[in-house]
This record gives sequence, C-alpha cells and structure tokens, in this order.
Amino acid sequence: MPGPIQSLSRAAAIMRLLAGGERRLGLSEVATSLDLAKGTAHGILRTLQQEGFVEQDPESGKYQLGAELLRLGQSYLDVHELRARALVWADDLARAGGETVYLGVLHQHGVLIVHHVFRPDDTRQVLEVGSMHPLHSTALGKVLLAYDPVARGELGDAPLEAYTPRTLTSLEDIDAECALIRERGWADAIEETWEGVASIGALIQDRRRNPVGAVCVSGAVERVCEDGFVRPQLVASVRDAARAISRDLGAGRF
Amino acid sequence: MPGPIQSLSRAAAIMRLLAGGERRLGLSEVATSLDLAKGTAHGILRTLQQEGFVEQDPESGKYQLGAELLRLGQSYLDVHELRARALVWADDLARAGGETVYLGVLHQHGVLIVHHVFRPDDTRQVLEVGSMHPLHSTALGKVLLAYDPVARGELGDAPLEAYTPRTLTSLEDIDAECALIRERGWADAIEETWEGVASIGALIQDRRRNPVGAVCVSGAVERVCEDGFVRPQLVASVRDAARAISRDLGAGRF
DNA sequence: CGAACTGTGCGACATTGTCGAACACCCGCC
DNA sequence: GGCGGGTGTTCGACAATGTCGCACAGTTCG
Repeated sequence: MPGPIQSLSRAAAIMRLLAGGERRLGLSEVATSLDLAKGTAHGILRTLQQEGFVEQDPESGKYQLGAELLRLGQSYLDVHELRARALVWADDLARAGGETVYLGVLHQHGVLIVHHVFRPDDTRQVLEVGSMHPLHSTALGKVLLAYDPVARGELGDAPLEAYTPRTLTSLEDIDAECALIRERGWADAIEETWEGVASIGALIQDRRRNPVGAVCVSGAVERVCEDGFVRPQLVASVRDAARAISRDLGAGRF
Repeated sequence: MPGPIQSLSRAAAIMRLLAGGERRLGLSEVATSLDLAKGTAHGILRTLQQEGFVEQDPESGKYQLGAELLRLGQSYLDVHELRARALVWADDLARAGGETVYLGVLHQHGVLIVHHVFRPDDTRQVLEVGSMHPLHSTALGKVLLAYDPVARGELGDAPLEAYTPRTLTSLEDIDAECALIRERGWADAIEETWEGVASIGALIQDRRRNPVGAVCVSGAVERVCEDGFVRPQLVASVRDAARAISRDLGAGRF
C-alpha cells in the first residue's frame, strides 16, 4: 500500500497545530513547529485559506482555524447515523435519570462526544459536543476499552494520566476493570476524571455486533451514587438506552 | 500569485461533496461527481481517512465525513474571538428579550451560525451552531450585506430564492433595504425566510470598525412584532448587545 | 537607526501525485 | 448458478506539481 499524499498530511498537521492551545500562529511559527520550509507552509496555508479551512488576521498576519471546519463538523453530525438514532433515547435517558447524558465514539486516543443532552434543570451548562474525553478514566472510555480492541490498542505504552487519586493508571488495573465491565455489561467512573463527578456507561453495537460507541449518564457523585456505589436504577436506565439504540442500529434482540 | 495546491483543493471538494445531502458516497460516485480518475480519488480518500477527515464503512465500502472535522470545528469555536467575547452578552440578550439569539459570521455565500442561545423556556429546541442561514432573507444576513462589501459581492447574478412571499428577490430591493439598514442601524426580517418567524439583527465591528459578524434575536412573529412592526424594545436590546460586543472587541465608544 | 525578524513571491527541479490499466471481488439479473 | 457489469484497490510510468532556497519589502524592537 502506498503512503499518504504528503501535502494532505501536512495540511492536516497544520490544522491540528492551529487547534492546539495557542490562539493564533504566524507563518514562521507554523513552519518551524512542523519542520517545513516557509514557502511550503505558505503554499499550504494559502490554499487552506482559499478553501475556508484557515483564516488569516489581516492586521497581525497570523493564521487560525477557519469557519469551513465548523460547517463540515456540523455536517459530520448531521449524517452520523449512530447519533441520529440515539437522539430520542438520549433525551429519554436524561429525563428519566435527571442527569447529563453523553454519546461518544472512539476517535484517535480518546472519546469524541457526538451528542450531549443537558441535565434537565435550570443550571448553566456548557455544550461539549466536539470535545474529547479520556479513554482510561471515563465510563464512556472504559466501556470502549472493554469491548473494542482498537480502543485498547490506543493505550499503548505511554503512562496514563492520573487526573484524580482514583484514576486507574496501570494497564493491569485497566484490563482487570475491563474484564469486570464485560462481565456485568456496564462501566462506572466515580471521581476518576473530575472530582465530585460520577458516571455510568454502556456499549452501543451495530447490526453486526461491532462496538460503535457508548452512552453514559454523568452527574454529581452525591446524586449518582448511594452507599459508595452507583445507583442501580441509573445503571438499568443506561443499559436500557444502550440496548434501544443498538436495536435501532439493527443489532437485533438481546 | 500562484494557484492553489491541487490536491488540497481536490480534498476540500471531496469533503464538501460528502457534506451534501447524500449520506454516504462510493469511490466511483466521488470520482465521477468531481471528474477525477478513480485512482486519484482513492489516493485522496485514503489520506483523508488516515487523518480522520473521512471514514469508510467497512461493509459497504462507502465514504462519509470523519470525526476529526467535528473536533477541529469545535476548536474553531473555542478560539473564535468574536464568539468568546459575545457569549455573556448573548445570554443577557436572550434573557432580556425572551427570544432565541443567534451570532453569525459571513462564510461563503451565507451566514454561519457560531453561537446560539436557546429561547429561555421549556420548549424543545435544536442547536443550530454550524448551520448556514441565507444572506438575503435573514436579519443577520441583511445586516452583513448592508455593511460588508465582501458579503454584498457574494450575491452575484444568481436569482435569489424566494423562501416566502415576503422574501426580497431583486438586487434593487436588497440594495434599498440595505440603505435603510445603514440609516437606522439595524435589520429586521419578518417572515422572509420562515413563515411565522421574525428577527432583528445588528452589526458587530472590530476595533478598526470592520464588520466581523452580527447578532440577532429571532422568534414567533406574534411575540417579536406588534402592529406589523418589530417591537422597539427588542430593537434597542439587540443594538445594545451589538455595541457591547463591538466594544469588547475594541471598537471604542459609539 | 540598524539588525533581526516577518510574510510573500518566484523559479528551478526533484519528487510526487496523477491516472490508465489490471485485478479481485461483489451484486443483480436472467 | 452463471454471467455481465459494476465496485474498490493496487501498481507503475511519467508529466505535472509541490517543494524549498533565495530574494525582497515591510515591521518590530533594542
């Protein structure tokens, strides 16, 4: 199999660089960061700008991500079959459980949130569609690790970040946890990524029983847990929702 | 000035094609639609797939947009200065006006919604961030047409679509409307894009007084209008919000 | 005011992307 | 069940393009 098309890979690297923490980058910064000649970086940025993927501030000359990415990102959501089929079930789960609901899919080294139903109350909440959650410390991520070898392969050798004292950081612990998840059919994460937050997740499968994503409820540990364990009613609701979504995707009776 | 990098332009065309109405496309469909050789289309799709911009369904072999677009689209929003500065003002406007608030920027032939505050009530609403609204028939669009020559240039010669019987469809009417908008400083759109919906928009400028976007309130014509005109209190609120956002962007006193 | 940086543009040329052809596989129709 | 017509994938020749060194105008900072 031949390699990738060089200029496309370079363009992708430039866009990922611009997506990083820094708000805007100059041409020279882009070229230096990616070890490209300035003329090369300039040619790629000029074309990305013409296509709307990058914008250049006319005053400072610095580059940033462009609006076409937002538009295509929205189109990705519009045609995402899993998300389309999950919308109603996710709303029901949020209403029944009274907590935030996330729908996620494996993407690179993490879980990409493709749908987010706000907790049904009056508090101010921030939409997280498009953001990445960690694999090893969230209910969504651990469910995918348990059932999807591709996800498990993403962990590699790098040390796992300990977000809280409760985060699992050794592969042995992760694998033991995954065996438990497979045995009981759901994952929990109690203050493993954020202090004070607990969540419960379950796998979504397609009609060939391949893992395609996960759904979870998430909320304050005081509401999601009792006696140190996640509440069984919530577990049941999440699993019901996961099965319903899987059936909608053609996974057949469980 | 040299032309664009061919393979980048082609890749952009492929992604835009996949963003169109059709859910998924086969390799041959992509190649035929864009008048490319199958080997060429395949090479571009393979690289886009490796970079996460495109996904291929393993069963049917068909291609669709990939998750990396959602992630980068979200990053575009994260670093979008106009949006960041407008968030609080937009919330205030929704609360004060009791209606939906949109923040939009010019993008290609339309207005791209970069922020959307739901009407503060219990009804079910659909987030429109990432979607495009028309230029010639929305308050957001008409404000941009009035103040931004680049926007005006996007109308070209193509006939303007009449979404409702009230939509302006001739360039003369559009230009007259824009003169009125410039004179009074705000735009309205009463059932010009959607039956039963009215909206009021105002321009947002940066510190060099360049037009960079627009903000509007939008709702049922029965609430937004009285005696056939948009309610003056709402107009004042929208203009206040637009000025506040512009000041935050360094536009100085008005 | 000068040095050191910036972004932009140009052109030579080496490398790469393009594309015709072939192939294995699949699907639908008879 | 077989056949024809399509699919997606791969390969390699080669023409076209993308790369990059260099020069330049402009800006910034000490």
